Amino acid sequence: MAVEGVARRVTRRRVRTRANLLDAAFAVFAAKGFGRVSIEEVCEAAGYSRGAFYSNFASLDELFFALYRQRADLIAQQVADALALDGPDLDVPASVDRVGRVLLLDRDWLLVKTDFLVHAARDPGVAQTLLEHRARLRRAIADRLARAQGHTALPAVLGDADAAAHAVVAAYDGVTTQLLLDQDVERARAWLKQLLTALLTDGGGTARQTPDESPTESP
Amino acid sequence: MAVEGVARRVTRRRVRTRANLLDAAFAVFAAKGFGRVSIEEVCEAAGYSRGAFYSNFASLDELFFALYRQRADLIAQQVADALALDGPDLDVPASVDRVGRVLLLDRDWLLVKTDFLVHAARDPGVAQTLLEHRARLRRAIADRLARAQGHTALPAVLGDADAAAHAVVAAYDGVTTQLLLDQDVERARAWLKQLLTALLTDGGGTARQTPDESPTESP
DNA sequence: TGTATCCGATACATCGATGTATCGAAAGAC
DNA sequence: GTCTTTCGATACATCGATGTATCGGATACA
Repeated sequence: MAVEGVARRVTRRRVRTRANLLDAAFAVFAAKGFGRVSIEEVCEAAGYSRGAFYSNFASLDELFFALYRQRADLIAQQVADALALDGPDLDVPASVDRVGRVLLLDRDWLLVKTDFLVHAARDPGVAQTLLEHRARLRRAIADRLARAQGHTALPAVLGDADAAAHAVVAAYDGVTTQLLLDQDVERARAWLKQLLTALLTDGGGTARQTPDESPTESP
Repeated sequence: MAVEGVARRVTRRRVRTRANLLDAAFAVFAAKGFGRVSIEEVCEAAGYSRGAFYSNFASLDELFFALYRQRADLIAQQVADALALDGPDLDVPASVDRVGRVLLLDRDWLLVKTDFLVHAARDPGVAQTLLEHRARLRRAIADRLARAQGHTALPAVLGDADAAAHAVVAAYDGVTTQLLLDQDVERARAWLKQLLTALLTDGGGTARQTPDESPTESP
């Protein structure tokens, strides 16, 4: 068992093993869903035996949690980077494009993330962690919006920058749901873009074109 | 095993048993999540033995699918009713209120629905079914919006009524995600209302007030 | 009410997953 | 290089879940 609170000299081998297990777990979770994965399967995918697993984690849940933190932090960083890219005055379409590219990059991540949501929805402690993550993301967005408040003409339809950030996240979540089902990343990006510009620009252009309607099923 | 394609005289007892199993399954799935539920648990909750289960379903998956159809149809009907309520000219705030009350009524349903989403995301066949359900819902909304197109001043920021319906569903999904985490139904309804009016009215009122920000955690 | 049919409880066989204890081998400290 | 510590493979014991086969009682129908 992975003993907590004991001073252990963390060897390189250990770090590597842990990382390998996490990577393998990501692939396996994405493919089959958390609920249908056994410890054994993760180990096999990583090329280890269960001994290695129990030496690094106490349970599948613990591994899942660690995996989520790792990847979520990564994404959060990428989003922050994408937002930091343009200058003090916000270029909405450009920012939306960049962020959209980061957030809707990898279907596997969306799958795992949704699994984790389902998990968190039934465990207040886990939910708390996820809520904090989301709050950080929202804050980054809100700050960005607020920073541009004076320069570029913006919201108005919603309340303040905070409310706008909420709306942005909601739009993202909504588009994610659809993407999980129809597998059409390009269309999802287009939708997200349209939604966000609709929300963030004050009735700007009128007849924006609609993304293709036909359900381009699972490539 | 539940034999397919064989003529069976469907007795009343059978119908009752099946219904009881479905109801119990709903409760158990909501409480623990599909991935963590065994056939035995469902039977126990329903007050039957596994014999009854296998006489009615071939697997947990099959039961889950049946359960989803049952409930989703129910909700879809309620939404249709809610939309049909006002006259030919659409009263956006009122409709939004009514629909919001139907859609964000029951946290348990949201939990099960999300479980099902996760399930569908990995099975093209199931995904198809879910996509059709969603398409029906969207069509009902789009029709409603189109029907009011002439009377009331409406969209413009998005494309046509179809695009608007897409946006409405996305908003719903987004709000659902947040609600799954913070458990605050009232706030979710307020958010949904704000998002929908922002999307459906053309820059109508400016300073709409923001729903309270403090995370009123799990009541 | 009699009887053929259906339903669901019980018992059983099996399988896969879990967690632990043990031990040889690899890695780090010196 | 040796020596100590840590890591991870293996073997084992156990448990819970699954699916099937069988049987007695309930139900429908005459």
